[in-house]
Amino acid sequence: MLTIHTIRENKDLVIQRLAVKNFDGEELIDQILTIDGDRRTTQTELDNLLASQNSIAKQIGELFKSGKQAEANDLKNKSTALKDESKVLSDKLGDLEKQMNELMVRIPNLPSTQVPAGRTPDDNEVVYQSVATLPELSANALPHWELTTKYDLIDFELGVKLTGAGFPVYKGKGAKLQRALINFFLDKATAEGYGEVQPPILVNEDSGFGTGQLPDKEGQMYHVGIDNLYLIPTAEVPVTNIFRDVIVKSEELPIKLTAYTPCFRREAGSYGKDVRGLNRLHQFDKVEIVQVAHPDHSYSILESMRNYVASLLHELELPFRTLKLCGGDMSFASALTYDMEVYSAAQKRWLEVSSVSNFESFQSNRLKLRYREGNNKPALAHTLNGSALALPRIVAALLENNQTENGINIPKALVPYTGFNTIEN
RNA sequence: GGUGAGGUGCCUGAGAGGCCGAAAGGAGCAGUUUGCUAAACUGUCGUACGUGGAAACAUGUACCGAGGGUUCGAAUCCCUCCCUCACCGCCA
Repeated sequence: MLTIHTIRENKDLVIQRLAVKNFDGEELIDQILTIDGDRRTTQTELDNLLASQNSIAKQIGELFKSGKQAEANDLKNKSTALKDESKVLSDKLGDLEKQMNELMVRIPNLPSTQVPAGRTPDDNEVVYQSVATLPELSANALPHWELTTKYDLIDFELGVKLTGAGFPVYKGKGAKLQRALINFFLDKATAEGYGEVQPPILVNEDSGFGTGQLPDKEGQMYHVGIDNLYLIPTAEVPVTNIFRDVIVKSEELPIKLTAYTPCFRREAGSYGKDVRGLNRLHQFDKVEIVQVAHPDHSYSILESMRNYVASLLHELELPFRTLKLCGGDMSFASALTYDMEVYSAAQKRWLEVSSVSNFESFQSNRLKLRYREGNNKPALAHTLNGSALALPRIVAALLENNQTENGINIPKALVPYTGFNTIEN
């Protein structure tokens, strides 16, 4: 969330930036500022009351010591009266803080000045495309959900039996391909300087709040009620929460971490051809990269992360494009997002495989993730993350784009990891 | 799951109703000095919010796991919850 300082000191700018996300913040921000003013005067009053109570309590102590019981008792009564008064004020202050917080969390992050205006995915700006002409397959080319059956790579039906739709069972070379991709992505990330971590895939409520899944989006996560834990929708949650309530030294920045985890998404309400095969799953594998950065460097780091993800797609020889998301298509928390989409030649459509974002201090403010420069006061760090990469749609594109009459070819870069260079019957 | 112990600042660790935002030591930072793979000394050394200030800073309040309570006054007493550790049980 935004800080109250940002809102208080740059009200007009905030409203104007929010408009790029098609968010009309004027009324909300006025409400917040009104409550904030009220909150501050209430705190001043309360602090003064408490200060006099403190000083009375101190006097009483001294009076007792010197045996002046009567005077002490007078002061006691006075203090009791003040206590009632301050109780009222502190309840009021608590209410105001709560109200303010409830409004604050409804304000999205401000989009960076680079963000193009727009409402729908059609307004996203294509900033890069790896091939001039899109690959065309022969007329009898198959979509991946048929290829996985033909070559016995994935059993969707079996997954339904074991768990339900959206929980595929990978088999044989299909399973091996998963493992190969995970290792490939992790090796590449570590070579790029990301420290590998293997976090828990269940998290507590505090972590859900830290990265913003809670309180609003709990319907999108699987919840283990008996222990009140959530299955992670992305490694971003546990990895970013490593830094919750942490003050790092500025010389430790940037901090770069990578993690492979399974991810779990309920995707409530999704249906139709978009969810066919591997296009959308309830459980899938992903390697995530996360950086904690100094505010001065977060945008150059975003570019480097974007380039890094692009390099993976080049190595996998997949046609892809990079989009700079328009205001209307960006997530609530992001200040600037690049989406990477691979072209799925059999489906003849672009599939999102990565989303790389700079959250600036929006997440840090929730997390209380700060850095300290020398002996200065702590300041909010910037956080960034990106998929590098999510497996299912990569697999879909690999299978579809590389199909031949004799089988499916594995890109050279992956062969050391798979141990085979074609998938055939 | 059972039993016991315990949660204090960056760390170790004292404090057991007022003199405690909190001893002492360590780490860190700044400086002085001796000098050479370091030592000694001095100072500094939590966070948040508020008020004043352009700022440096000053000042008020809150925070000793969390939330309640008792009291004029709570790190300290009481209640609830959470967590950690140890041992036993179970177990990949």
